[in-house]
Amino acid sequence: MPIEKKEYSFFEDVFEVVMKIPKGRVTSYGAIANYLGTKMSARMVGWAMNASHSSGLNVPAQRVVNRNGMLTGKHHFATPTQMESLLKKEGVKVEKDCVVNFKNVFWDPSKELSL
DNA sequence: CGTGTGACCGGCG
DNA sequence: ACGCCGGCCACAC
Repeated sequence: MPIEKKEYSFFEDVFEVVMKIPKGRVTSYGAIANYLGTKMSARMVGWAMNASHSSGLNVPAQRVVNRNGMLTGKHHFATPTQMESLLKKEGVKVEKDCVVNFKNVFWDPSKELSL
C-alpha cells in the first residue's frame, strides 16, 4: 500500500547527508557532490543548501564549507556570524572564516558513509 | 518551454 | 604563484 510518494529530490539527498555529519566535523561541497555522484557539480550542493532555508529542516549547513575550509556560505545564514558561532560551539575551531585543521575535522561522506 | 542562476571545483595561461 | 574561465545539474520564474 503506497503510503506516500516520497519524491527524493536532490535537496532531500543533500540534506540527509549533511544532517548525517557528525558533530564537530565538517565536509566540503565537492565531497557531498561526489557522494551524490555529481562531483563535477558541487554548485548544486551549495545551491541546495540555500534551499535548505526554505526546506523547513534543520540542516547544519554550517558544517558544509568549500574545499578550502572557508566559510563561504556564512553570508547566507541568518547572521554572518551564526555559522562561525555554531561551528565553534560544536568544537570546530574557526579563524578568519576558515576552519582550523580542516583536513583533521574533514568528514568525507563517500568515505565514512560509503555504501 | 526556455533562460538564468547558484554557498563550487578543477584546469589552464 | 595568481587569476581567469568553463563546466555541470537541478530548480525557479
